[in-house]
Amino acid sequence: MPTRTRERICVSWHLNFVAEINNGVVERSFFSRYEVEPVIHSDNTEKLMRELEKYFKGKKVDFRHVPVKYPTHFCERVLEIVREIPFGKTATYSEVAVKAGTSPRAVGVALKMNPVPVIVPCHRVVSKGGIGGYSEGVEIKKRLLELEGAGVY
DNA sequence: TCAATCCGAGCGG
DNA sequence: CCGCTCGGATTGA
Repeated sequence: MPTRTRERICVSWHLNFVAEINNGVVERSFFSRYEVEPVIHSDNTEKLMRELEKYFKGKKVDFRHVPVKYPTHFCERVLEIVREIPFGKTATYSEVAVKAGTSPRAVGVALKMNPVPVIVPCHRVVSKGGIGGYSEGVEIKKRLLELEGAGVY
């Protein structure tokens, strides 16, 4: 494998899900109306793409083994907790806050900075009185929860 | 220092 | 039951 690899994955769903991988670390993911051609150089990336295809078909998939980039140390603390929320389950911002030893508001800040939605399942964090926000748009959040069979009030 | 955040509790209608 | 306010932790400018 070259010392520096830039890879890319694209999985079609309601929108296309695109993930960018640098040196084996998923650094960014997002939803896009446009389809892009995957660029795959490693077995791990190939495997991740197959897992994402499974996921978007509604199958239970665990992404905890996937190396991802965290923006700050605080975000890492929060997002590591979020990664432990199982497929199909949800947690509230305040529950995550207690585990991270911080406030619900700060959890929202950390989640907004999550560079890798879906792989770090920040859509599973909902507000106490409703669904809460989502950087990719609340509609996407609803669809993801629906896909996982999570009951959203 | 300060505004901006994917919140939540408390209070007054 | 609604809307408003405020405490609160964190980030980036």
